[in-house]
Amino acid sequence: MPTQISAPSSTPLLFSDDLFSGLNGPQRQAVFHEGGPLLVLAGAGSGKTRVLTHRVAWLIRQREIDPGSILAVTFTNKAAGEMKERISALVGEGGRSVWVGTFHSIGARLLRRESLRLGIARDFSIFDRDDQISAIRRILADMNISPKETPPESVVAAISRAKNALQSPDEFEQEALSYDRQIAAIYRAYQASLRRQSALDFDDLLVLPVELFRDEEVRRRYAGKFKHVLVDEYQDTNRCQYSFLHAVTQDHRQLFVVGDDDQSIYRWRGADLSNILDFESDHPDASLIRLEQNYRSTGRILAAANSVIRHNVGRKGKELWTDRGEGDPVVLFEVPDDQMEAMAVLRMVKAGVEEGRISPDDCVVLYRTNAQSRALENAFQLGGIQYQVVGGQRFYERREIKDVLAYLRVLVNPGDDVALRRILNVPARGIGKKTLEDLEAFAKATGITLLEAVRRAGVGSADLGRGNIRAKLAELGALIDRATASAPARPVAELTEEILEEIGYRDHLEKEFEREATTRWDNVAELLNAMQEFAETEGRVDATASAFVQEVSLTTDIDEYDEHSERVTLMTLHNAKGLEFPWVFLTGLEEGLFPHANSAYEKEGLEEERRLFYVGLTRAQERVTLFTATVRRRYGGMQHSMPSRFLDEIDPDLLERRAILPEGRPARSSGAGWGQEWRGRSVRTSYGSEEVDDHPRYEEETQDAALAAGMRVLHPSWGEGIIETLEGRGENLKLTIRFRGGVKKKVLAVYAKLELLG
DNA sequence: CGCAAGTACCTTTTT
DNA sequence: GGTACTTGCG
Repeated sequence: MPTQISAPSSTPLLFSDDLFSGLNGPQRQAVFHEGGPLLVLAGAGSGKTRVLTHRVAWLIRQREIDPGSILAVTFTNKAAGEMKERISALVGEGGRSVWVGTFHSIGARLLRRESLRLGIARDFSIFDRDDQISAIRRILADMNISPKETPPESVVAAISRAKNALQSPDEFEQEALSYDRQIAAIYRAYQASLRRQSALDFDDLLVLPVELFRDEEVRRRYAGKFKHVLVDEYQDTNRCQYSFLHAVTQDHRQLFVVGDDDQSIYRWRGADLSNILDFESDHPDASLIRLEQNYRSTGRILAAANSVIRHNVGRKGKELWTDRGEGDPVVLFEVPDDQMEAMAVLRMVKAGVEEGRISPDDCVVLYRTNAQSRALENAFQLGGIQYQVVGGQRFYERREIKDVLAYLRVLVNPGDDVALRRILNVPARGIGKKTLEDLEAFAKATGITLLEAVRRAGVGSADLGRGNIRAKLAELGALIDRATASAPARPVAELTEEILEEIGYRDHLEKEFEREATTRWDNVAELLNAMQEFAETEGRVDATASAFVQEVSLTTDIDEYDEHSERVTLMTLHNAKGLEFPWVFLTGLEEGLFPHANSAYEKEGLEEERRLFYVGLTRAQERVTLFTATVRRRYGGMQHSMPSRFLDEIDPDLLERRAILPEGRPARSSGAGWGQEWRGRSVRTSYGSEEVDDHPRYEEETQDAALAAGMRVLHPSWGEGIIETLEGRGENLKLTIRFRGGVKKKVLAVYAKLELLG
C-alpha cells in the first residue's frame, strides 16, 4: 500500500481512492450505489466478488456502518471464509464482525439464538439426507407403508419441495391429490419425529427463520439488526430465501444482490429464476447494473460461451466481452471411449507440465455426474499425476465418519434417535433387529427417547433383552452418560479419542473391513485432525463436541477444495461454479449424459443443462478442451451415445474438431503402458467454416450401433422417449427408455416396434 | 444374532 | 461396478 499518510477517519476520501481505484466504471457504480435495492447482473469473471467485498468495505469505511449490522450471504462456507478474509484485509479486524455465511449457516445461527422462542433445543441436531431417509424409513415401517411403493428418497424430495414452498403438512394435504395424501401423512409424522428428536433438516434452517419472522416484533428486531444485506449468487435463491430477504429488508430496502441468470443451475433444488428475472418489477425502486467486461477468459472462449448461451430464451440478456486477446480456439476431441478420454486428458496435462507451461493445479477436469470420475482417476493413477476429487463420496458422509459423529451427536442431543440407532450396534454388541424393535416399541409406548429406553433396559426396569444384551445396553448407557457429563468442558478431539478407545473402534474396523480398515482408520484420524484444527481456530474452551457437530453438519465438499494443492482437480460442473482455472477439460459431452436424459425433455430442464455447459466453459482462462466419447462404460455395461447437441451450438468458427483414432484397437490389458506413451493418433477433422467433418460421429462397432443412447424414439403404446442405456447385443439387445413424464421402461429391441425420431 | 451370498437399483446435479 | 437391502443358514 503506497499510502504513508496516516489519514484520520475524517478524510475517508483518501481511503476510498486507495481502496477503490482498481474498479472499473460499472463496478464503482455498484460499490458506491446509494438508495434502494440494487441488482448487479454480473457475468462470469466480471469481478463480482471484488464488487461485493468492496461494497462491504465502502459501507464500513465510507458510510460508517457498524460491521455487525451487515449481513452478507454466500453460496458456500468456503466463499464465506474467503469473503471474511478479504473484508478484513480491506478494513482491518473490525471487518470480522460482519455476518457472513450461507443461508443455511446463518439460519442455523439465528435459530440457535432464538431456540427458546421456537421451543427447540439449543443443541438441535441437523439431519442430512441420509438421516432424513433413515427417519422416513422408520416412519414408513410404523405406518405399514412399503418402501418399495413409496421410496423414502422421493418422500424426502416431496417434503423438501413442500417446505421450500413454505407449505405445512396441512397445507400440503389440502392441495394434495390422492397419492400425496399419504405423503402428507408421512410429512406430518416426519415433522413430529424431528421435533421429538430436537432435530432440524437442511430445509428447516431456511424455513424456520421465515416462520419466525411472521412474528412482527421478531421481524422488526432482525430488520433493525441487519441494516444492509448483500447476497451473492442470487440467481440460485429459492422462494423461501426470497421471503427471508424480504422480511429483513422490507423496511429499509438496503438489499444488494449479485447474480447471473445465465449461471443458474439449481432449479432442481428449488432455485427460482424469477427471483432474479423479476427483481426490478418486485422492487419498484430497484436499480440494475450490468457487469459485462470479463477479466478471466480469452476472446474465443468467451465468444464460444456466448454463442451457446444465446440459445436460451428467458434470460436478461447480456454479452460478455474481454480485452484479453483472441487466444486459442476451443478444441473438441472425439474419442472412442471413456478410457481414451481419460488418457487424452492425462496426456495433455502431462505435456503441459513437462513443457513448463502449466502446473497440475492449474488444470480442472469437469464432468456432469460424479460416477464419471472413476475412469479419470484410474488414468491419473496409472499416469502418476496427482489429483484431488471434489465431491462424490463426501468425507463427512463416509460410514466411519458418520459413525464417530453419531456418537457425538448423541452426547450433544440425547434425543437424536437416528444417531443412536446408527451406533447402537457399532461396534457389534449383539443388538439386532429384534432388540431394536423392542427398544423402539418400549420408547414409543412410554413416551421416552430411545436413549432412555436403552438406559432402562440396561438396569432391567424395562422388560426386554436377555442378560447378556442387558449388560451390553447398560455399558453403552453408562458410556454415553459419562461422556455427556464431561463433553461441555473438554475439547472435542480429546473426548472423541477417549470414546474410540473405550468402544474399541479401531479393532471394530479391522474386524469389519479387513483390507479397507487402514483407509477407514486414516479417515478417522483425519477427522481427529479436523477436531484439533477446530480447537486451534475456536480456542480450546469453545471447541466442544456441540460446536464441532454444528459446524460439521454444514460443511460441504467444495469447502474442502484446496487451490494450492499441486494437484489436478476433478469435479462436477455444479461444484465448479465460482471457480476459475487456466486449463479446463470438459468431458462426457454426449446426449443422455450432458444434457442429461432426465432433463432433456422439458425446455426448462434443457436450458438449465445449457447454463451448466456455459458455466463450464466460462471457468477457463486460457484453454478449453472438450471431449465426446462414442462408447462409455455405465452401470458396468457399455453405452453408445451421440455427441451432445451443445457441441453444435458452439459457433463453428471457434471450434476445432479433432478425432483420436485408436491405432488398431488397443488391447484392454495394455493399460500399464498408457502412462509412458500415447498410442492413439490425433487428426484434425474440421476447423472453422471449412466443413471437413466427414468422419463418423460414432464407430460402427456392432450392428446395434444404429441405436445409441440419447436417440429419440417412438413407442407404439408409450409414445416418445429417449434411449438411456443399451445392454446385450443382437436379439438380446435390451434398451432402457425414458418416456415423457419420466417413466422408465426396459424393452427388448427386437420386439419393441420402435420408430426412430429426428 | 451374525454372516455370507444373492438381489435390485442405481446416477443427475447438493445446501 | 458399487451399494444397500434381503434372504437363508449356522
